[in-house]
Amino acid sequence: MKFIPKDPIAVLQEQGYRLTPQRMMVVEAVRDCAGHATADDICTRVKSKYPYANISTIYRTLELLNKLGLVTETDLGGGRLSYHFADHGRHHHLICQKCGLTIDTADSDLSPLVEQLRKKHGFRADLRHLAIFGHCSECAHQGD
Amino acid sequence: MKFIPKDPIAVLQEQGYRLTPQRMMVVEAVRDCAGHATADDICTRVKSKYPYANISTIYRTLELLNKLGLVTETDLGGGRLSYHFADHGRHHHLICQKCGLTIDTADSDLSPLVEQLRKKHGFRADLRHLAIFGHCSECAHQGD
DNA sequence: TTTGGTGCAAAGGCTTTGCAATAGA
DNA sequence: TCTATTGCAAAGCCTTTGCACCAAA
Repeated sequence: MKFIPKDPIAVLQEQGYRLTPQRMMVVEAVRDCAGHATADDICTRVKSKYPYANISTIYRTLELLNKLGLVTETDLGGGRLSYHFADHGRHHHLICQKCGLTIDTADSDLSPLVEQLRKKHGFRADLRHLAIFGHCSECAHQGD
Repeated sequence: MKFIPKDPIAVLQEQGYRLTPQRMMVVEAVRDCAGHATADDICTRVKSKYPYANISTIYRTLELLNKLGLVTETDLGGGRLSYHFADHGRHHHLICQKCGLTIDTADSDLSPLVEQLRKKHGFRADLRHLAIFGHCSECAHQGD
């Protein structure tokens, strides 16, 4: 299934939200951080262009983008949230606990599991953004 | 495979840690909170017996029990950690987001997934204690 | 007696909120 | 103009840390 990415700027406008420079810079920053970025990562990036940018505006914008389905908010653990564009379709993350590498894995990798849980327990798993911790092949070979 | 639970009290003593009333109360509280409990849940429970109990002692004790492998620390998201006894062997939790029901599922349910991730990405998933959110069969049938 | 443990208070890291000033539409 | 949005500062949560006092062994 092909996923047609929506243009965040257009969506904001359509929905009657104001197009402020801050919002556009946040959108751009999320786009530039190809993988996952924390609010702080994004703030740093925005600040490099506009030093007055404020972390609370970043949070408010990310919350809005998330609400509009333009950005995905993921809890990668460690007490911090991480954000990325919702234009890749559904996928999950393998996170290396040693080097921090994040690998995206297709939703389909998990469907057998979802199916199994449904059959066995009648449980409808909602795996919209799952983070799986472990070690990447690099780090796994280096021992601990 | 049968898992023989270790007695936390005995382990503490063997390893040369002091057996304080606080530690014993934390062990008991974790045991009483059959499922997952946050540090605060445990603190509340301990305080009902010993009002001077302090949250930092709870954290320090949980950290110790975790280090000794007696308790499992899980990041269930939402910026808080949750703890439970490590005496059930490896298993995972299916958590109903509607009614809160927690279903334990065997480790073996996940091994195909682990195998798949290793083959495809060379990633060694560490699923010591995974929490999967969704809806139980009851709630799934009641619509949203 | 001798450390390891505890309670308290304060700090830290991330996120949210209140509010007056600002700037899109 | 009018009100959504911003920046700032402060507060909120959860967790960790420093330190003097206390108590288990």
